[in-house]
Amino acid sequence: MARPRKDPTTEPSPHSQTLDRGIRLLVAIAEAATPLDLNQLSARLDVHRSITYRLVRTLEDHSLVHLLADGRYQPGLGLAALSAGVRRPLQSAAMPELTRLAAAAGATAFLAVRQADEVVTVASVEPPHVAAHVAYRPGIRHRVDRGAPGLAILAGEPKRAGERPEVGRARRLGFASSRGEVLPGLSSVAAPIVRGSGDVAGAVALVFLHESQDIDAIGAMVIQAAANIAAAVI
Amino acid sequence: MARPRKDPTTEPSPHSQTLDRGIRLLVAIAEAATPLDLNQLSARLDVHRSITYRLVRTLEDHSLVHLLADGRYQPGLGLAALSAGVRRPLQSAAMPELTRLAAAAGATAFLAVRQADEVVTVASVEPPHVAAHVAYRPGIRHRVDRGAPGLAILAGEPKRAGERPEVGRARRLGFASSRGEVLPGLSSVAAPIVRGSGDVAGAVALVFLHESQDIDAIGAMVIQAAANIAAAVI
DNA sequence: AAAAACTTTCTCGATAATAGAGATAGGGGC
DNA sequence: GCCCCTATCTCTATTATCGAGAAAGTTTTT
Repeated sequence: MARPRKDPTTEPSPHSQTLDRGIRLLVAIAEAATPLDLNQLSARLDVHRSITYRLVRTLEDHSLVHLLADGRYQPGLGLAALSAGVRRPLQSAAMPELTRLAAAAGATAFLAVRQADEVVTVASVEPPHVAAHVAYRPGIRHRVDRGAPGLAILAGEPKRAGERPEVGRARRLGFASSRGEVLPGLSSVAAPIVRGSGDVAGAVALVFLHESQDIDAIGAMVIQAAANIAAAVI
Repeated sequence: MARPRKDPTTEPSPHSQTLDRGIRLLVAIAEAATPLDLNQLSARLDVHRSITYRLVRTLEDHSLVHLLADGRYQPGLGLAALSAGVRRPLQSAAMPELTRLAAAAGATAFLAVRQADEVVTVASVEPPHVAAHVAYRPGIRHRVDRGAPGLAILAGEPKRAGERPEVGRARRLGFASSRGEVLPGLSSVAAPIVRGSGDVAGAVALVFLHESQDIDAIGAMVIQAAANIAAAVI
């Protein structure tokens, strides 16, 4: 084979083309609203059918994708094992509280953690018995200084220069709120999860449509949930 | 429509070496009890450090793994997004019930589904405030004719010749139980989740140490949880 | 303080793995 | 029957990958 081409314009990070394509294939299957067949997957990756075929078979060998009888592919059960290791103590502590919070508020509750300058949603629970609720799925990420969860996390940390005034306000109130900063039409309320050691493990939040919400009452609920989670984290 | 695969038993599946190694690397990082460094990962995969390096950097580009400051790798937050798509309706319906069941029984509750001739655990909830509980993590898989969850799933399906007598018993009682069939020293009790259409979506189960359990009472709890989940699944 | 031992990251030639086109086989619709 | 669609397989040229090793930097030992 050839030696890797040296191109200063491309990214400096060592890059495995085959693995990269395989991951993009896996992501495409995992995020698709409906199962996709080989042609659709090839088109999305912009690679030849033969390549897609070989890659998808390899994913299948590891149970990461599952082949339906009609030839379409859907996420496989092996994925459940992979994600079990992510932030396990925090997630275990949070899931019961998220469930309770979603039921009490009648809105989608989620757990977000910081990663560098971004905030990533790692778990969400949708409310039971509510006709229309907001689907807010894990994996959504946005800048830490946008949206209620990010503001809550910043508010849980020591004060620093240049922070938005909303952070100071969140620090006083104990919770942060935002309207349409991440997704248009959606509001959220969040409180930081602060460990005994003082560092911020993440934030618990609620999302709902703008109208008709008593922000203060919801804020109190979110603060309580965050306190319960913090107490349960080992 | 499609040409059938040659022979499901023999496994001449088209294989991408690079993707296979990358997946094994990801699994190794995800399943490790503690973060591993490059040398440890290379040893586990039995490949050269340079290869491991290139692969792990590619995984990192996709946020599937995260590089700690000390040079060790842990599961990345991107994994949360991947697994969100797995059996979402069922998982959403099951999580609140699993939480309730684990708390009520004081034991680890989990959700298992069938995949071909195997049963795979896709979600688990550990009981709160219990000193010693069984950690039963998603991803565990075993043959469908072994262990309570598998027996429960078989019992939810139409009777067939050659099935173990335990299946018929489970069908009469409404729940299955087993002792040490999957993991030595552990017992489990499970009930099938049967949809309105009659097909079996999976099984809900409890695991605990052998001693001192009122199987019938626990069976009733598991049956109730399974019914609630079935009612909540869309 | 110097040296040894250990990292992570990068370079580069040989080669085996992949890329990609095309062939083959099977199913469904007409 | 026929046509068109599909997944699966075969094959060769190409090239991305392999893997040894070196460079540069850190920590530990002496």
